[in-house]
Amino acid sequence: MQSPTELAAAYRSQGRKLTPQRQLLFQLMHGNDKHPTAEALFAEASAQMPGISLRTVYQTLNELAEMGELQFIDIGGGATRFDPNLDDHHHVVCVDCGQIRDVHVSGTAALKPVGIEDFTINEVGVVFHGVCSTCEKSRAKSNKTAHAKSPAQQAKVSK
Amino acid sequence: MQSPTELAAAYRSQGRKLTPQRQLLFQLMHGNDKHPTAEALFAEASAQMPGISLRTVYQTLNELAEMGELQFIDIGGGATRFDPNLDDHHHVVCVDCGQIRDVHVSGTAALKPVGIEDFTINEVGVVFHGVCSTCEKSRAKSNKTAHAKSPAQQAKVSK
DNA sequence: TTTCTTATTCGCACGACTTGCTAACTAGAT
DNA sequence: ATCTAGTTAGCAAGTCGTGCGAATAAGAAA
Repeated sequence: MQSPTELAAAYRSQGRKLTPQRQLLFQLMHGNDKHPTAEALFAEASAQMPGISLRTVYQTLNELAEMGELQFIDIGGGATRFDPNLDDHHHVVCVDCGQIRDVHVSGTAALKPVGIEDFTINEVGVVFHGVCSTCEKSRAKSNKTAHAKSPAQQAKVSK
Repeated sequence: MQSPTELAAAYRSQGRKLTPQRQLLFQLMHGNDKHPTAEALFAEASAQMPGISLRTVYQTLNELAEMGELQFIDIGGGATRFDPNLDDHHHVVCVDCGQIRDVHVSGTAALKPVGIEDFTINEVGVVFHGVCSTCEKSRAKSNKTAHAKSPAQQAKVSK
């Protein structure tokens, strides 16, 4: 995603208006590598701009996606997450806490799909599923059997 | 996923009961490579067993997933899809019609994630996004500009 | 600066998907 | 045949996201 200043110009050049709400969201998303949900972003935005609407957050995120400034990430777990990182990259998901981390992957060019000659492939996504070091530690402490996950931590396996 | 007969045994050995609803769903899922949604499966099931509940379909799918007999697939687009294929495989999605196809991929072992030394990786998922031959044809016929997609065909890009 | 046009915001209703709850029911053991 | 625990059906409710329309404000024009 471009910087807030660049986005401001891009917006105006498209006949879109530059509102305080949008400017705030530009700031909050720029360089954000947390892959927030709309709700999470709304919470952050509300802290700085009480009264901002969740509806506006969704709307702005959709605009930015349309403009190619960010991506949707759907890896299960309910809400769509947003990623302003436009580099060629992929994701790792902690199946315990649900955090998503950007990761650069080498070797994707060597991937060979078999049996889909009738498809024109445009894009390849790789998702690693694992456990982050923090969760690994808490696993060691607690009982070694599968421990209960809070609903917020639930992550459906996507492949 | 195991055969309906094997599942019957597995269920009983776990103290679960073998109901007609479950048996029907076992049949419908076994060898099913359509990656159906719960609703789609419910529709099929209803044809053979009028009165079966959508709730029961969800419940049985969740059980099978718990037992490791099938996987959830979340690639955006709203509903979760189910995959009884336990082989090591991946998926291709047509961004036009939304169909999902199983695909075997060679070269996944050579994938090298960079910068996630603190993760213990258990699993890697690869998703190819492209256009199937059928949709490619209809694209050629119709106007070459982006054509409208029906809501059912919408597919969010996941990466 | 004031006026005007049009994009935008907000908030509620609604839709899609999924799960919680529970009374009635039934598979399978005794 | 009886009993009991696991199941089912179905509706309510929860979550996530969008449609809609009235009120509002950005930015252009006078």
